[in-house]
Amino acid sequence: MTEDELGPTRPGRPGLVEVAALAGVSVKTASRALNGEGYVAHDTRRRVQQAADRLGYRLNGMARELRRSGNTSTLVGLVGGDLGNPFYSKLASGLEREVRLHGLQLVTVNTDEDPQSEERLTGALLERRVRALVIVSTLPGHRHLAAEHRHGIPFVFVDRPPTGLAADAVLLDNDGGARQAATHLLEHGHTRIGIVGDFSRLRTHQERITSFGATLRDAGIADWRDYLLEDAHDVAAAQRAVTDLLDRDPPPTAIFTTNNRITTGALRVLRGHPCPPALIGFDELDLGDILDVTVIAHEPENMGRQTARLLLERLDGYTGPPRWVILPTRLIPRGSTRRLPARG
Amino acid sequence: MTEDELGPTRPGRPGLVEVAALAGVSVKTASRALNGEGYVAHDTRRRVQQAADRLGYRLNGMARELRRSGNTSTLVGLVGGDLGNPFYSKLASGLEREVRLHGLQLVTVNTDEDPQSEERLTGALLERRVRALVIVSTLPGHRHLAAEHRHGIPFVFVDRPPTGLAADAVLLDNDGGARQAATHLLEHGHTRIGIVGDFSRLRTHQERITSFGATLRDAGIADWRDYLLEDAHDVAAAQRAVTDLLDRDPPPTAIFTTNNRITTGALRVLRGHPCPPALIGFDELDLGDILDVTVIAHEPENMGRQTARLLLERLDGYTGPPRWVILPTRLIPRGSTRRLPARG
DNA sequence: TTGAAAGCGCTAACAT
DNA sequence: ATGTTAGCGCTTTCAA
Repeated sequence: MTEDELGPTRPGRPGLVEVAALAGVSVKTASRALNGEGYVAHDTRRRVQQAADRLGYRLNGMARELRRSGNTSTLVGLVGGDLGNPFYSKLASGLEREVRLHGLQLVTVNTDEDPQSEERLTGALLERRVRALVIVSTLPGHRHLAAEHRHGIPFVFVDRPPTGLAADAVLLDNDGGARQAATHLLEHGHTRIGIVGDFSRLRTHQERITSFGATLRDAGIADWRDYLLEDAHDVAAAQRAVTDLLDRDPPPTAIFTTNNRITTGALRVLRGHPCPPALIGFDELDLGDILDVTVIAHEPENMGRQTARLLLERLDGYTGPPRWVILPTRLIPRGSTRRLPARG
Repeated sequence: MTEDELGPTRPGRPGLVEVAALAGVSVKTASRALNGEGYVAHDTRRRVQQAADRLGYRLNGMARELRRSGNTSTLVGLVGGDLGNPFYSKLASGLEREVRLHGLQLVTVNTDEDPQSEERLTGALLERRVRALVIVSTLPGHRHLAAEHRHGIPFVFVDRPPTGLAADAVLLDNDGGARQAATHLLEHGHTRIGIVGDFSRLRTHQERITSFGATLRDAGIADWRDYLLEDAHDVAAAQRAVTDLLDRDPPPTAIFTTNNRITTGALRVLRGHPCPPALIGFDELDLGDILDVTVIAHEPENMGRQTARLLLERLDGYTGPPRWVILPTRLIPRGSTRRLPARG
């Protein structure tokens, strides 16, 4: 009675059938017309286009891809810890730009550094048939991804290397960076150096701490672990850790923080301190130059670009052995390490 | 000859047919077993699971959703200007968390504030049948989305309101914030105040500048536009604009910057200046407290959460009129405005 | 230049 | 407890 004119017999959105019906052509012709495939009469094309506009037709990408390849989408997945952290957001930004220029879209999911979330979310992306997967992993091992990897889905691990899986990776020279930091402090005469690290299970932080400590040890500081505090994952925990260090007797004359969040926490504590220790942090800060804090810098956006490169080459058919790209770090000396090691 | 045992007649990834064949059951039984639907014999379930594991089977989410709803995915799209900007990444972070808790995934795309990109990317997400779309729009009008909107896809506009489309929005009290900023500077005795704004076509910035200017005008400063510079979209442009202002004779005694990026640029210029003007910026900065800069603050993560709320309620069936949530801003007075208006 | 039929991988509906 | 059939919306044959 009511659905005469446009007569969408089915509910929901109009599909190619409805468009074709309204235009008075076959489904395939409608498809051809809208996709600009050759051999459609001018007039037909116009009628189909009108029908589509009138109905508010929008192609269903899922159906198209299901039919076309049966198996892959134009999505690239990024599984990371916390998009709110500048490190991740810049990484994501660099990656997104590159893949976008190749017609792919980035789907970003947060794990909050929770291993279980990582497994679940990775699975969800795989089910969605992402073309490739980029992972900043918080899991200790990656054998569970072996089957997918064999099926040809490119994986690129960022910041933390894969374990038990021969996949590509983009990493930082944590060893070099930590040594630069330690050397810098030693050169300034520091010998009691506090170290505040993130989750001890994260290999990245293990490396930074190990290399930093090794450098101190080589310089004759055998008991460097006395001033080591780990598992300071958020700013508040970092503030507590730094406060703890400063309350000791004697307090450290310098502090090394292993990532941007911890450095932030340290800055908050040091800000009100009468005679603050020297400070050097891993990761550049947003306004590091103005804050005048010495850092071990690197370029997260570039990590994103490198990641995209590895990934796109795999999608282009490269089937060689896994490649690990190790990006350099750079010491930027600033005011926070110009303070001398005044006796506590 | 060769493909005997597992016998995947078709190439590519194994599907339910292959799993079912290997387990010696029907496709539907395999489906039931893997999905944990009732009424599958223990033994059958086990055999199916083994077959799936052996084959490296992974459900095809596109096919599932195509069949299940025919029309919607579990994706929520976010179209924004620049994920690398802390404002966007925090917004995205807040939004992502909320939708994730409701079983949805966020797809983020960057427009680089380019209107054409916005249209193209919005279309791509719509084709992918996102359940809802969040847009920080750089377009002047939104009528082109009317059809989709009528088809029931929830749209939430963030930071910049929709034009020509009756959709939900989460906005900031730009008027209030700008007036707070102006009043604060006036109270400190400033009368020559520089203003540096983003793209003049962005309504958000128009509002901030208009309200700021109106407040100055009401205080008797008729020629406030003399110190107005717009279209400083990136940090470099902001630095140039601020430098320009400071080179004038007489220079302004205070500067108002309309977003975080511009404030950053201003800080870089002011840092080396012998007698810097007072500074107040819209948007909180990452380490604003330590940088000691007065800001008009708000909470991007909260904007993300509010956005999620509107969106989820729509998905839950709410069909009332559009709702605009206007979030308050807060003046945080800090050192950068304690400087008095010394005569230039 | 156009159309009919088959099928991508899965699940809903209805048997058995 | 398990199997059969049909069909989601599109595109790929193949035919007219």
